[in-house]
Amino acid sequence: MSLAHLAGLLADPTRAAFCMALLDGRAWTAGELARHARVAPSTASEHLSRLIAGGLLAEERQGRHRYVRLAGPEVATLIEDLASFPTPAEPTDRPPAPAPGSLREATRTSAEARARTCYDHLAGRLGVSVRDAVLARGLVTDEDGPALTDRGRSWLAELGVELPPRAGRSGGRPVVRTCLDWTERRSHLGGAFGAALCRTALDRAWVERIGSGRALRVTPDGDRALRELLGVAL
Amino acid sequence: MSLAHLAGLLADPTRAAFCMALLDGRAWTAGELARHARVAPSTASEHLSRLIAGGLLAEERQGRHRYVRLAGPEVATLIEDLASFPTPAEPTDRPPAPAPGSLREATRTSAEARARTCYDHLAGRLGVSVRDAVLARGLVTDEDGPALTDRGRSWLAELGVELPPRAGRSGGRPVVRTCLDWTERRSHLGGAFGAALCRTALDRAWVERIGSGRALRVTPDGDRALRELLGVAL
DNA sequence: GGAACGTTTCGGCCCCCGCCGAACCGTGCC
DNA sequence: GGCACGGTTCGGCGGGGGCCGAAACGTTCC
Repeated sequence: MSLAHLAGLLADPTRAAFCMALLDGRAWTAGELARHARVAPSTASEHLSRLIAGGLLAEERQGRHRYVRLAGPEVATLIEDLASFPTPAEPTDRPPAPAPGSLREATRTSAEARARTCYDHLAGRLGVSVRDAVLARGLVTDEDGPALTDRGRSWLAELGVELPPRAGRSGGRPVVRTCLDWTERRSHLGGAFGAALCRTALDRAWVERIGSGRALRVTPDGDRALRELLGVAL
Repeated sequence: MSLAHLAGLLADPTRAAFCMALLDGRAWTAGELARHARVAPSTASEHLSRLIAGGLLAEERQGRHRYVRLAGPEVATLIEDLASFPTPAEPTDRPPAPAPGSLREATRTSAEARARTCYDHLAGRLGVSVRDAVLARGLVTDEDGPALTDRGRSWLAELGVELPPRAGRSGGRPVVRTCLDWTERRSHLGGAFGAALCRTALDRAWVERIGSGRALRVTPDGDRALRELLGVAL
């Protein structure tokens, strides 16, 4: 009953494009999404209303703007799971159509391949490098599904980073989650731990947003921090 | 691109009903599914072809029958995740419409509420009781997501049950997974461990299928085994 | 061989839904 | 106040897709 309804919300190419865009974890305005998906503002407005009514998106009105974002991490993982489902034709999904002849598009996607956010954690080559590093250093294990080790916990504490109180508790957000990376076709880290790392990196200006998309640039400070804390050299 | 396509497969009420029915983990014939969803055989046939082409279902032809089943555990968890997504209107999904005036339907659903399979593991009151028991006995912890303890591993070994070799390894099936139970609105156990328990229970005739659905009956042997091994009394 | 049955293919119907443009509303800026 | 702009509502259009029945195909059983 409800399965079909929920899937129906994601079954439209335009609404799906909205959700994929919102996977960067930030709030977009209705107009931005409309231009992104190349539909009229009126069309976008209707789609947004349906996605909000369905509980997938949350809205926040500010003046004459309507900001929307994914309703929560569960929605993000749901969409990631669906988007990373292997299609029989091609083994894994590829980034949005290269739009022949668009240089701007090409540089954007190459920047995103280097480093970007995936909802609220790090992805791209940066993301998988970080995952390799925390695994190699024993901060996270990947025995029966990924888990934060005691060593990882003290590492976080030294860093002065705290996980949200309900993380890992039943009903709360998982501490560590692996998330398939579209560009790298390998895993990077999500969950409360991945989100905390990403938030810290942004707070301490180790990485910064490039423009308004999900692409990131690693700052000189960040380069140093990554090298010292995790032995990551990009 | 692929998100919309995949979601589109599940967005149709009839196809969704097929998938929900197939969550019992067994193979159904095209005709059975058609009757179950109350559509013409021709309609069902077309739907099945699309679901198979999309990689959600696997088929097996035998004589004049076409058996279909879910393509794998990933598909089952995907559908479970979608189906258990809380709708804003009603907090959680309820079992299929009670079909007013159908006694047969009513007894079937009450039997399913007692004990049933959920893809390839145990659900219903039996399922959540088993989960409570293995948690209470320390066979499984639920700290950072559910995990099998060493004690749980030796318990399995004593029982003579083995997990598939790739279980828990990266890329393999998770050892333990919690799965929201529709009737109980609490969690029961899935993953390789949950599947192994269910398979063992069926192999050793602790439970048996009632008719052709997902409902189970606990046998006297099963009652004894559950009591001795887990302290579960129903 | 013939009948019954499960399944598939095809044609046609109809409804749903995504799209747009035009008009309208509210906010913010000058 | 007047204008620009983001967003919304509404009417209308068009296409896609789900549904069925009829007919055909293949298997099984007698």
